[in-house]
Amino acid sequence: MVLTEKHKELIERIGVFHEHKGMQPLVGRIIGLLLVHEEGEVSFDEIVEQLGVSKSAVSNALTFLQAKGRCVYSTRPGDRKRYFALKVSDWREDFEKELQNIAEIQKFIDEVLEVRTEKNPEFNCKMRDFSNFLCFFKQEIPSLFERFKKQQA
Amino acid sequence: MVLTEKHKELIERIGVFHEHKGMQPLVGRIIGLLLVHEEGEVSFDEIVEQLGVSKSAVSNALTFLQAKGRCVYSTRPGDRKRYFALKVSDWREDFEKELQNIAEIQKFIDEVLEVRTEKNPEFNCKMRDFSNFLCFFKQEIPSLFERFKKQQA
DNA sequence: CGGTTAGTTCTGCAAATACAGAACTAAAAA
DNA sequence: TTTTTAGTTCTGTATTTGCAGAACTAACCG
Repeated sequence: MVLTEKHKELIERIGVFHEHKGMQPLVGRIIGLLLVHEEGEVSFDEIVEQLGVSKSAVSNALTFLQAKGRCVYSTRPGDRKRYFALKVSDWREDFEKELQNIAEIQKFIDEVLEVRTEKNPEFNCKMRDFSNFLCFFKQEIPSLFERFKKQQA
Repeated sequence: MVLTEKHKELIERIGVFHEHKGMQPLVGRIIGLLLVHEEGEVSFDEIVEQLGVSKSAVSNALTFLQAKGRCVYSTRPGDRKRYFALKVSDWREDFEKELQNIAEIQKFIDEVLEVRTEKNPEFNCKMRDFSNFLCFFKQEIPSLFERFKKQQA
């Protein structure tokens, strides 16, 4: 597949978006390429060529993406190459994990509340309020997906 | 205020939690200290002493936290020191921003769908599905806060 | 068997990060 | 006015990161 300027520019922006989420540059760009590539499956070699980076860098980035469960490869009979693709199928799971992750802060808030004195009750009160909300939020996550399902039907 | 081992250990863990979110180490530790410190307001000097770091590092970290709107300082009559505190009051706003932020990926999904051909309709279908969910999710955010309010009363 | 293909692992380095320490600034105190 | 206080900005540096390139491995090919 031949990438237009528009494709390349979009891949770059998807790259920096993922960089901001803490991933290393090339990892984000590979996600971009796998999203934009029309077949959805891209060989190791094509990643190297399209992104103009070294084999070692691609190898490490793909190992990372597979370890994180964001990427898989398939093979074809009579062809030794590996064709990499995003696991778009798992977007519900992934999104749920992200939501749970941002609610992780509750664990710390609760620990903080345990070690705090009552010297600043106003502060403590706001923290308890936040903790309660996070608890409520976590409970609401499953029903969020259910309501989406219903709305779709 | 004198910090116990438990305090220090909790500050460190809150620090690494924030490091994983992309912040620099000291910034995370300062958030930890401001959370754990019983007065909630901590002078520049005390941050330097409690965390055992240089004034310059603290100055830069506090400038960053203030720019991000996560921290403010107040002064006291006849006292030139600045007392720094977290803006715990804004947790609703902050949390909403975080939710909006993870939904930012929709923008890219939609751009990707625009440049994609119909060569892989299955892939496109899943992406559209995800985009629809993200749209639904964004709409649901305000009602989430409302339902929490009701439940509290 | 040696040669090719497909990818991994190792080694090294350029650039970025995160901080220390010194020099500096601005305001208050003496 | 000089000195002290409180914090900022500048300069240098140890550490980490992100990647290139070479060496390596494992399977298949001729």
